[in-house]
Amino acid sequence: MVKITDVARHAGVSPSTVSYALSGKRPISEETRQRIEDSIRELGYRPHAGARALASSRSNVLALVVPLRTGIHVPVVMQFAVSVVTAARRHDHDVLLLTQEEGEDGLRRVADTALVDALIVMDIQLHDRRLPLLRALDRPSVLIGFPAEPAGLTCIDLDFRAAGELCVEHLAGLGHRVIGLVGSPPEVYVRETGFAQRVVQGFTAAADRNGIASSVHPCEAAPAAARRVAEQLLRERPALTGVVVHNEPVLEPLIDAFEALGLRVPGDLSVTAICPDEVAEQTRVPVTSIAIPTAEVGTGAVELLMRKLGGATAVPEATLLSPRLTVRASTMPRP
Amino acid sequence: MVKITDVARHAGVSPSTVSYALSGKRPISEETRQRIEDSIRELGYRPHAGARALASSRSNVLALVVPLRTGIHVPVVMQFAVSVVTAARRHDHDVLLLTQEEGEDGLRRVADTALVDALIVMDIQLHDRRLPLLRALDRPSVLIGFPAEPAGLTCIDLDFRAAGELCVEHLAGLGHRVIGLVGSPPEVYVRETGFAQRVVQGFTAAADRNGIASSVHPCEAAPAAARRVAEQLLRERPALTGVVVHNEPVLEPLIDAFEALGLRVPGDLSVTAICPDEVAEQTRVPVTSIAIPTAEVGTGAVELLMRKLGGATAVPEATLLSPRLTVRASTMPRP
DNA sequence: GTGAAAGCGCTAACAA
DNA sequence: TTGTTAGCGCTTTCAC
Repeated sequence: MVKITDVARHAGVSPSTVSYALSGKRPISEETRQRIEDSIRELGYRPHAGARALASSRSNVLALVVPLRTGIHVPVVMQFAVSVVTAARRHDHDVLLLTQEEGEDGLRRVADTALVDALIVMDIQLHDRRLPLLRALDRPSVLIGFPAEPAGLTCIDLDFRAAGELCVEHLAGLGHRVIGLVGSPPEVYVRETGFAQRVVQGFTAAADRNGIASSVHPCEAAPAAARRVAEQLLRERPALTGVVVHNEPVLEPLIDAFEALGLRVPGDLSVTAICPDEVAEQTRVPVTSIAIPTAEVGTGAVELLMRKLGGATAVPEATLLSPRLTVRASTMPRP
Repeated sequence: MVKITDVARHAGVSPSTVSYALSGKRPISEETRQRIEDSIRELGYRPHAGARALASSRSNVLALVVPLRTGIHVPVVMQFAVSVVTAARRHDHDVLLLTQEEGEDGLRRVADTALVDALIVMDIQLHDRRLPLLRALDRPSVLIGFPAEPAGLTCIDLDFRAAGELCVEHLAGLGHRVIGLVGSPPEVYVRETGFAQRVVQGFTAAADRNGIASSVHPCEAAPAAARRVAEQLLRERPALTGVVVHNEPVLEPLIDAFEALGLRVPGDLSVTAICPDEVAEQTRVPVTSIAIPTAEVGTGAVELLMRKLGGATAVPEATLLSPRLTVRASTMPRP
């Protein structure tokens, strides 16, 4: 194994000079820097990660905790993970993957053993059990999602409340007066997952504000459930002309169900969704939608973490990304 | 920070004794072991990962390279990742997440810096560019998937050839004489991804062996493509009574398309699939299917790696997991 | 069954 | 602008 002393000897400098040339933590003359770079290339030198971590007390590794539970759309989780890894690499960091299953012990373990410098935690519940630990840990963390009480934490997410509002405003602008929200599976609300509730709040508030009749319907992630919800909605609200869907797997089945019940989309019924663009684009009728900006959220989480690791003082506690609605074929003015 | 010398002092032993008590690499009297454990608990000691890695030249971290490309079913990737992490934890290892995008440099980097002890690489193509590197690396690796030339490598995967055969045998046993395979998107074959081709081989071989008329149809992962393929199949093979689907996102749209064309499933047309159980179970008509055993593959990959890290000599080069077909409502004897 | 001590390869004072 | 050197916290010989 080639080590830093080998490079130093080969380049005719001291090990510390090589180290500083690598880290840029002190000025090096152009000439020696060049010689060092040549030696590194020639010898194929790679600094030993463990030795580095030990000497600098920085592992350059971030932990990413991913959720596994039901009612969570897996591709979205994967998109977050990929954007976190990509962003971390731009800052010369790697990403250690932890499953939610490991729980608090896992967080404590990777933090206390100095395996990671910082943590990103996804799928935050309103009263998440891990919050006290994350506050107490000696390593910085960023939460993707918002708990009920975010004080003292750093959180980032799509502004789901604004997303719910924006969907309603869009339908209201088209003249719709009776609308429904088809939401996440019931267990997601029971767990008090923040984002699902916030969509409901925004949806209801905007509907009330606009004098629109509205109702909310949790829905299991199965076609049969979609059909039941569609039937129920039409039974309870015969004058329904607008629907907001916040439940990826059910979007297409729901449209199918409405059409099977004799409603054309968007002729009789306008549909908007909060879902990834790929889902909204690949339905029979492309759906007007608000995407979860996974790339921005993942990248943002890493940037926040880097600022905290850099000793930044003024890192915002809450970062809410504004929703952007993409109009597609599934919405039109009320008939 | 509590270190091993603190524990040693507190327990009245030497640091090496604490180390050996932790690793079990030499016998410790029951009495001192107890005292050491008590001290560890009392002081809240956690060994420093970097120091450990430096002294032992073992980081206890595995790299997992996940694919990002189109035509790959994301939830399956996530299942692999989770099962790898879970299995690794059982062996006291953690998992570093690498994206395919990092390519060969990424593999070299984590290996050469001793960040990881070993690697698991998913989505292996027949002529994968990374193979020479993986053979040359000084760290062991396991491939999930099979290249054209697996000699000198350790590979594990579902036996996709046998899976293709098993689907055909099932249909043949039900009396079907004209069948079609709806396969992965064309780019998957163009890339020469092994598993897709192997399904085709098994499908065709078994059909020929049974004197069954068969044809193969790649299909984009979109409902519109499913409709086109369904129409094409019926046009070319009016006597068609059996279909094998190897393309998760298209399964439900395909059944819809056949029914829209006047064929009842399974009354007029029997359908089998190679896909996750969740996909097969949640279609309108639950589909007879062969699941990709993600948990077994992920766990198996980790076990193989652990054996290699343990210096095992006789690790099999090829591990092919036998397919298991679950009969559901979508297949029945030929009308 | 246990201890002493020499590193593992790197970083970052401190010194020049 | 560069060099010297003392650790970082642990594992593992070697010795008893």
